Amino acid sequence: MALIATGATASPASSMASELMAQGRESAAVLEALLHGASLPPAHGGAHALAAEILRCCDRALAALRAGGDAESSSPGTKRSKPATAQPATRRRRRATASGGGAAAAAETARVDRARTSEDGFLWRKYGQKEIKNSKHPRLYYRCSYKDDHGCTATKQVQQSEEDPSIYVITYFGDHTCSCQTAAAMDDDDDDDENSQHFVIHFGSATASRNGSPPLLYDDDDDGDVWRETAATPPSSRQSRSSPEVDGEESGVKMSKEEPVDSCPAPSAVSSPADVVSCSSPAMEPDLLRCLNWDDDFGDSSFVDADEFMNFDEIDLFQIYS
DNA sequence: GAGATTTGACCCGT
DNA sequence: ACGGGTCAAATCTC
Repeated sequence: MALIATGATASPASSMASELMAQGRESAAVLEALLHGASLPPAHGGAHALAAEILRCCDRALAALRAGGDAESSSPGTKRSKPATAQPATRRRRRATASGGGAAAAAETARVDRARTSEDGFLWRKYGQKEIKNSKHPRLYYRCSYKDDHGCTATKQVQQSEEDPSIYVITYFGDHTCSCQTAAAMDDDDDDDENSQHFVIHFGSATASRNGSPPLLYDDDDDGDVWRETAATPPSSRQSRSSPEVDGEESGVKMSKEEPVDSCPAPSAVSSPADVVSCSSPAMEPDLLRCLNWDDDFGDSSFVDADEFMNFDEIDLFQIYS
């Protein structure tokens, strides 16, 4: 389907994606009926489940298309030319953990999130960036800022979505064994914990800013989406020294954006085993669509338009899957 | 000077 | 051989 313009046509992946999207559409139809049924309980239990299923289907479809995606393409980014002098032998030590306990090996426990921000309330330190073949955007590598202090093995990879650059595909590896969640995130948790107990990411009030911590509202973009407009500072001047990066090196810059906190709230907390992101405030709903960029992701799909495909107006559920 | 990011190099798996 | 993940020297900002 036209969901993703990757050029994958009639491949097994696209076939699978089609099936998934068909399934998702069925669920959406049920959901729509439910929403128009007037007597939806406040809890939206059924709607939540349906929406989650729809999102899951779509996400898997996306993943399938990506996995089987086109092989043509974009040239790898050009790198700095190799220095004339060879690096000393001391430079390298074996990548002992990379394959064994590292992100790659932990693939089966990876949790994938698609969001408009890579913010999650944890403290991350960027340790690498890599141009990925067939991908327009580099992949950013982060590990827990407390890796050294607490041996926390949590890592994450952030990459801009091909389909919608304003969406970030965030893959988490490992679990946080530290308590490095930011105070702001903690506050957010407290705010409506009752609404999101099992949620990985929860959109609470992103304005929480204790101890001078910036509000958790930024994205990880390197390529200039709307948030980047405020990035007046050079790349390296972004974060304050005393506080480790709050998820994403651009954070210190992005937060200056005047975007209303509620409009596209940042995920403020990520815990390990969950799959759903929730927005509890109905006022956020329209903006959730923007967060998801549903229109952008699926706007040119076979569905006439996003509204016809799915109406999220009454839904206060956001997405993510693992 | 400390601590963070940048980025080419290195290494491993396929 | 290639792609991707990580390392670590260089660099930057405060």
